[in-house]
Parts: sequence; structure tokens; C-alpha cells
Amino acid sequence: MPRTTELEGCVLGVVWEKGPCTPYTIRRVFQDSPSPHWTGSAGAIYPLVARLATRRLIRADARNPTGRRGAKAYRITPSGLEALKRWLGPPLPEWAIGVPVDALRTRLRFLGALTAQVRKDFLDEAETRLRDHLRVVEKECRRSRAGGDPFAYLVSRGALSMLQARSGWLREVRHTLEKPLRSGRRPASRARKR
Amino acid sequence: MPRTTELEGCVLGVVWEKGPCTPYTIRRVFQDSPSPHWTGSAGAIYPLVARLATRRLIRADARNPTGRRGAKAYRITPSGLEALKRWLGPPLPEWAIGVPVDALRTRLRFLGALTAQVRKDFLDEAETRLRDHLRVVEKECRRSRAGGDPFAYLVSRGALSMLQARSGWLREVRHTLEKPLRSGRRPASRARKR
DNA sequence: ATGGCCATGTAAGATGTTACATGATTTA
DNA sequence: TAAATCATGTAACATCTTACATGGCCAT
Repeated sequence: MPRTTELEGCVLGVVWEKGPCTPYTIRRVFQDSPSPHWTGSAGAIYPLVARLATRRLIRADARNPTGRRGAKAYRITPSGLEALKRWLGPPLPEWAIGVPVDALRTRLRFLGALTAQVRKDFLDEAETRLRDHLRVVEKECRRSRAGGDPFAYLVSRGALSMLQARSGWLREVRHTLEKPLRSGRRPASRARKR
Repeated sequence: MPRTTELEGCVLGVVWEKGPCTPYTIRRVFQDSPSPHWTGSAGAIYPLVARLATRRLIRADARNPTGRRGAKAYRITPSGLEALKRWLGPPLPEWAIGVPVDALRTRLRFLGALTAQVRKDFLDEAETRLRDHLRVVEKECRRSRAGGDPFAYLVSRGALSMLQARSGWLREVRHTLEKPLRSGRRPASRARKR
């Protein structure tokens, strides 16, 4: 049996959590999610659901509780639950432990290519928008706390921690770039033509 | 001109930073990187480099300083530098501000599918391996600090912040699951069959 | 009944991976 | 000189996105 991918694992998890649901319901979960890592596009979900059904990890009820056309509602099978557990771990894959990819951090690696002025604009925008986003996630966090599902709460709490860490890091970035490091072997000026 | 993707932006950045380099040199940067988000596989890099060259964002020198076969060394062109700057921003794309995707956090969403015992194993493993990884990144951080490139230092510092935040979050997860929330509308027990 | 939205797909394209083929250089 | 390794590619495949096609339901 092939390895369960991230999106497959998530879909399995959604079907497990929500009970019988149609592909469209699953799509909505991803579309409504604040993190747009996956768009929940039809071209991704429908073939994936068909794949999971072929592997007997989910099964369609004859009944269609919500679907309006001939939609089938899928529920997880026992072997689907096993697959979900295997995907969850332990053991965890190596890259799940490692530092999450962060587009902001990636860009910072090459920030020396910008002039001092544009670099400042970059940091200003990042800090402002990050602060705004922080408030959104704080609200989401309070909401999910009241919701009573500890897992949902902890997930949003984790997202909040990430954002707070990034926010503090950005302040350090600004400070360090204004007042370069001391302990380097060479002066921190990275003058480059252009 | 097509939008610059993340990997394209990174490759442009690498060529900008390291000066003339062969596709293989570029691959090594990704292969040696601690974050295995991109493998730097030949099938990704060689076509990508060819694409960038077609768009005149990088150009091959006639000389090959390091390549052993008929390898060409590429350097960034003026329009390539412009493309790099456009990719870096500002403005930053929306998803670069949002919470980075985190496989650990994703899995936590569905942790209720595991039995209490396996869930404990999950958290134990995550915490142990996270702590180990933390030490690695701390070392990398000190190394890059001494290296004198403030951008490289700040990138590893950002990675460290992320890991520390995750580590603290994991402790909160354990605590919350052992001693559920109070303020929920319904009791936090999410008993499910199996 | 018709225009608009809900829902289910499919098609084409972009981008990445693994696995393979092959040539050049170093090393035993 | 034979084996190992470095380096450059290509081919086949997987997976996701965007864009499109189409069918059913509902409100005016």
C-alpha cells in the first residue's frame, strides 16, 4: 500500500472527525481554513477521494445526507482509521520535526540584495501586517477555546505561538541590521555593487 | 513575464549571492541545507536553470571555473536582479505573512484518533526529537553568528525562535491534554469509539 | 422559466520527485 | 586500468492548480 501523503492524511482526518461527508464538504474545510497552503481545489480533492475509496480507506454510503445531486457521502473504514493512525505517527517523519518552511525567513536570506531604504520598507510592511494577522489569530484562538474541542484550541494556540515568535524575531532582525554584530571576523557591512 | 515561484526566487538568490556557479553548485546548496523542503533534485534544478536562462534572468559565462565537463557557470543579469527584488518584495504575498505550515501542528488536529497511550508516545517522541534538533540549530546559530554574515545569522536565529516556540507549545499541549480546559461549553472529553 | 448559485467533476498545465543514463575525473 | 565518485542531464511519474464543463436546485 502506498505511503499516505499529507493531503491524504488530512482528508482522512477530516472524514474521521466530521463523519459521513461529501467531497464538497471536505473541500470547504480546506477553503475555509485560514492557512491557504492547500486551496482545496476540485482538481485535487475529487481524484484524491476517489483514490482513497479505491484503497478502501473510505467508503461511500448509499444514502446522500446533504448532497443535492447523486453525491455520495463517505465515511472512514477500519483500515482507513489504521492508515490515519499510521500517518499521524509515532514515529514522526524527520521533516515534521525540523523547522517549518517560512517564506519570510527564506526572503530574509537574500535581503542584502535590496537597498537600505527598500529593506526598511520590507521590514515595516512585514511587521505591520504580521501584527494585524496576530490579532486575527488571537481572536480565532479565543473562539476555539470556548468551542470546547481541546485539539482545535491547541492547534490555533500553536499557530499563535508561531506568529508571536516571528514577531519577536522581526524586531531582532531590525535591531541587528541597524546595529550590526560585534563578534564577526569581518565587519558586517556586506557592500555589493548596485 | 511569468510570476517568480519560490524555488526560482531562491535559485536567483543563490546565484546572486555566490556569483558565477554551475547548476551542480546550486543543487548542493539545497542538498546541504538543513531544511529538506526542497531536495535540490537534478530533475528540478536543471530544467529550472534552463528556464531562468531562457528568460534572460541568468546568463552563462563561456568559461567554466569549476565545472569539469562542459558545464556552464551562470551569473545573474540586471533583469534577473530586478526579478529577484520583485520576488523578495515589498509587497509581500499574503501567504508569506500567514502562519507557516507545520506538519506537527497539522497532526495534532487529529490526535484524538489515537488512544491515550499512543498519544503520549507521540508527544514524548516529538518532545525528545525536538529538543535534539534544537541543539543542532543552536550550534548552527552560533556558527553563523561567528561567520559575520548578518543575514545568514538572522535566518538561523529565526529558525531557532520557531523551534523554541514549538517546544514551549508542546509543553502546553501536554499540560492541556492532561488537565482539560474549563471554559468550554461542553466537557472536553472527546470520547470516540476505538 | 430563467438566472444564479451549489455541487460534481474533468482537462490541461506547472512543478516537483525518483530513477535512470551517461560522460568525466579521481583514486586504488 | 578498473572502480568509485562527481557532474550533467532526461524520462516517467505524482500531485497540485487553474480553468472549464455540466447538472441540479431555488428565488424572482
